[in-house]
Amino acid sequence: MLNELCLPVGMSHNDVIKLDELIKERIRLSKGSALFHLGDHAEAIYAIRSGSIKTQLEDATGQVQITGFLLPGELIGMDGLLNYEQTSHAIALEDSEVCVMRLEDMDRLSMHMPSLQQQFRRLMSKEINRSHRLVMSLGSLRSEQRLAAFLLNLSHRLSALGYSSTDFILRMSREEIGNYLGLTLETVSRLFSRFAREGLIRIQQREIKLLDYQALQALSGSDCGD
Amino acid sequence: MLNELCLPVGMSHNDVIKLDELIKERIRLSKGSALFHLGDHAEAIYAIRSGSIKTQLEDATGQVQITGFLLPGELIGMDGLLNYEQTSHAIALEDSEVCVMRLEDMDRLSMHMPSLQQQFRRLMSKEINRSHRLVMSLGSLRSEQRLAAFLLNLSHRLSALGYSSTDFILRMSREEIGNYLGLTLETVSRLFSRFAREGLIRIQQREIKLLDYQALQALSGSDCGD
DNA sequence: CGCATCGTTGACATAACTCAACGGCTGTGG
DNA sequence: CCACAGCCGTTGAGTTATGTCAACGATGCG
Repeated sequence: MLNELCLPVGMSHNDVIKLDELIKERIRLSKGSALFHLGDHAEAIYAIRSGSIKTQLEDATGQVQITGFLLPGELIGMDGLLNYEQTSHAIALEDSEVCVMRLEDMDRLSMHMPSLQQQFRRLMSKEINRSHRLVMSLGSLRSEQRLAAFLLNLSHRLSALGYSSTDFILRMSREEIGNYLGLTLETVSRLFSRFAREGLIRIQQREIKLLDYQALQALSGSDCGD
Repeated sequence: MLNELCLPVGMSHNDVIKLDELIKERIRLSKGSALFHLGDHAEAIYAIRSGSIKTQLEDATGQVQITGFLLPGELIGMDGLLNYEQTSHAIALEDSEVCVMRLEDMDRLSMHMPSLQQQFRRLMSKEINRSHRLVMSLGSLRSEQRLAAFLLNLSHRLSALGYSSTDFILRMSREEIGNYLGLTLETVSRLFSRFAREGLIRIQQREIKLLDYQALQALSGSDCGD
């Protein structure tokens, strides 16, 4: 059952071994299906083993806001721990697999392993930082800067997983990118076209190639996030 | 040294007693001074005892994004736990006092008290949710909705502290409100004027009175957050 | 192979920004 | 305690980035 792909990128091997003890179950998700919905009882957090998953809030009026596109090694469900009730939906962007880490197992294990809870505290802090950077992007950047930063951020994370940092597939639609970045799908589409015209990227449907990394960094404000 | 005002609102009395053991030190901050700066070593988190504090990110270009206005009972510094280095600035909006909770004390105590770490996990989850709601506000709402939601959120939190939910003082400038909401100070000023003209609020400088709570809720999309 | 979804592009509308001028607090130092 | 300076807030006029509506083309799923 143990598998390094379940583990948050950047963990020491020591911590990996501890976390592996937590993972007793995996869940397969087909494209478009939900790992959990808003309101579900939250009794575990999930590490993506393969695939990709979006998380989205939904308010009383049905308005949706995507808060993240998660890749292998990243964790989902930490926003549900406040009242052990999910506050967002988690939906697979492609066929995916996640590892389940039950809270009760975590609590039991961390009693004897202080480093586990410290590690988990760091991961929750990371999630807070991720969200804060998104706030900064939405609050302070113009559309072209947001999209450039988004592409660089994806590139960075895929690269850390051993994939190409310049050639990858966007697993989400223009509408989903727009929702995430606080833009309309038309604006996203136009920006992709413009970036391509200006030689920054090449794009064909969801296949993207970053041609001028530096120019994208300059555009985004050199803040590629993580 | 023990004081209930240091404690996150909504905690059980039992947990309060535990947390009180953590608080060995308090810090007084005069208006405009910083509790910590970006890059500072993070070895504690802080609970506001009195006053109010803003937290803000700052990117390489000096661009600032305010991510929160914190009130008594609320916690600061959870975003710095990733690498034990602050990722934001925390600046007092008025003369304030905070309680210091050292990480090493927390780790020591929580070893014998599983409920402490569970409690802390919940508080970090709450911070993630807070940030997610801000993302939703910035990504999905129009300016008038953002400001209405902001006022209702403040009202809600002040009310939980025992203050009036309809009459209060804005401790932050128009510019700070605008920065937080992804708007310019002029837009904020115009919206206040318009809300007043329409009978939703009365405002004189930083003194505000909410006259039509329901209309504000309808405007904001009934999402007053927390 | 056909239909539904997704993506592109254009024309137009508008919410929010920018720049500018001015008035009123507030707090400080003489 | 008063006068002044600097900041803060308001308001207006004009601009612009981004949204809206609409038509069409491309993909890929069933």
